[in-house]
Amino acid sequence: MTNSSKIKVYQEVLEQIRFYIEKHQLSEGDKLPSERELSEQLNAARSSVREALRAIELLGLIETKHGEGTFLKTYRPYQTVELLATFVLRESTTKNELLEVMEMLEHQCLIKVQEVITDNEIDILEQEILMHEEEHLHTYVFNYFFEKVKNQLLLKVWHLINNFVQASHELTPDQNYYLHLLKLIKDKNSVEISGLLKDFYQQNYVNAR
Amino acid sequence: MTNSSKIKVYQEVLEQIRFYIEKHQLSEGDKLPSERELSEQLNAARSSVREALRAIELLGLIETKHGEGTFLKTYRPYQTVELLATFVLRESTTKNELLEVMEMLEHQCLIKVQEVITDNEIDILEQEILMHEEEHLHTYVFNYFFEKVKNQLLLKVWHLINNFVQASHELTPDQNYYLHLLKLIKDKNSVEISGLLKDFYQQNYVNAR
DNA sequence: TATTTCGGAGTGGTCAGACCACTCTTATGT
DNA sequence: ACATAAGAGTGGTCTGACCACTCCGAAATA
Repeated sequence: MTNSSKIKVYQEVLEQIRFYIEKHQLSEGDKLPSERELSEQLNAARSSVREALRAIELLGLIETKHGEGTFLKTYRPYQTVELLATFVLRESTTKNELLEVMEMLEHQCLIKVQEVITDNEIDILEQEILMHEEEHLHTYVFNYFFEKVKNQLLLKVWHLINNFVQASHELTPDQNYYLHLLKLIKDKNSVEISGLLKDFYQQNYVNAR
Repeated sequence: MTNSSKIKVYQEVLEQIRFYIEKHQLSEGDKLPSERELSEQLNAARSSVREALRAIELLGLIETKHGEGTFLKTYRPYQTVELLATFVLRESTTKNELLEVMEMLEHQCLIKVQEVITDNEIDILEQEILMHEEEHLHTYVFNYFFEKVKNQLLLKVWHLINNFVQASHELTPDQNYYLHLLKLIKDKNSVEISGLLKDFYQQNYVNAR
């Protein structure tokens, strides 16, 4: 009855493409069927297939090569980010939700990373931080941490959220923050790590009402 | 010269739509020009305009009402997250990673929920659990918790992971586990909550190596 | 006069088919 | 053996058609 009950063809196509990828265990660089082939197999007009493909192309999930075909791509959100940034309005609740989840992910990451990271690695990272420009420092440091934790899924979820956060409102990075964090990790001081993180995020939450 | 130098029509349309929104200071709920109108004004085929619109619709930036028009929408990243996640998860899906992230999400959820849930609500939920069949109990209970926390994004992420977990290897539900959990929440005993959760997941992790 | 009904105008949803531009393979000719 | 040209396959774009839905106002009705 309601509008939500009707699924558009291009959405169905999207679903089927996902199915196809799953079924054939495709991964980065693999080729998808041609637009005409998909059109025929899914019993949809080519224009509908294209609507679906263009949509996930914009998301950065596939790559299209004129005269060759459509290929799966490693997810790189950069193209989306700029677009989103223009549209993303200062919705305080959304921002806070993003930050809240982000804080949570990073908190867990820090707790886990302190158990596996070596003093030597911390020293090296410290040097990197001092050399690095402030730009993208947050992404750089936590990317390192998340990789150390060796949970790809966790890393990817964080990447996803982080990109949205960076797009909507830059976290203010500060070398000292990360250096302080490193020291606490070295001391395996979980309690203060939690405190420091909490303080940092407290500054960034948007005060609603 | 390279492939990147060529901008597709639908991308140009996208740019122009952004322009239009900026120029006319549109915000949530405002109406965009019709597809035919855009097509004419931008000198592009309607199908190209549609490719652009479908793409940003998938991103969740606009909403389309059959017979009425296309409207700007408050941006909520959730729909994208779901789609992206399917593609992202394609690569890393070991059970333990899933469970680890799941445990983490639920842990944070429980910590937060104990601060906002009332004794009365706990009692009601307890009744529900006793009546409920064991099937889907896990999903039911935590869905309730996550909604109480009032973070839609968190809920969505958990839903996603949960679906994968349920699909790949059923968590063994046990009424007593949830009743125990409820008691600890009522007592606001964070430490034991963490312990209980940890024990529960410990049983489910697959022993590697 | 007040109310209901109906149909047209505008809009999104979908399709079919055409043609162009590009890439790669292969057959052809030197 | 090599260079070249032709063809097949693919994405990029356009045109035009028809359907389904929403809305609103004019006409028919009470």
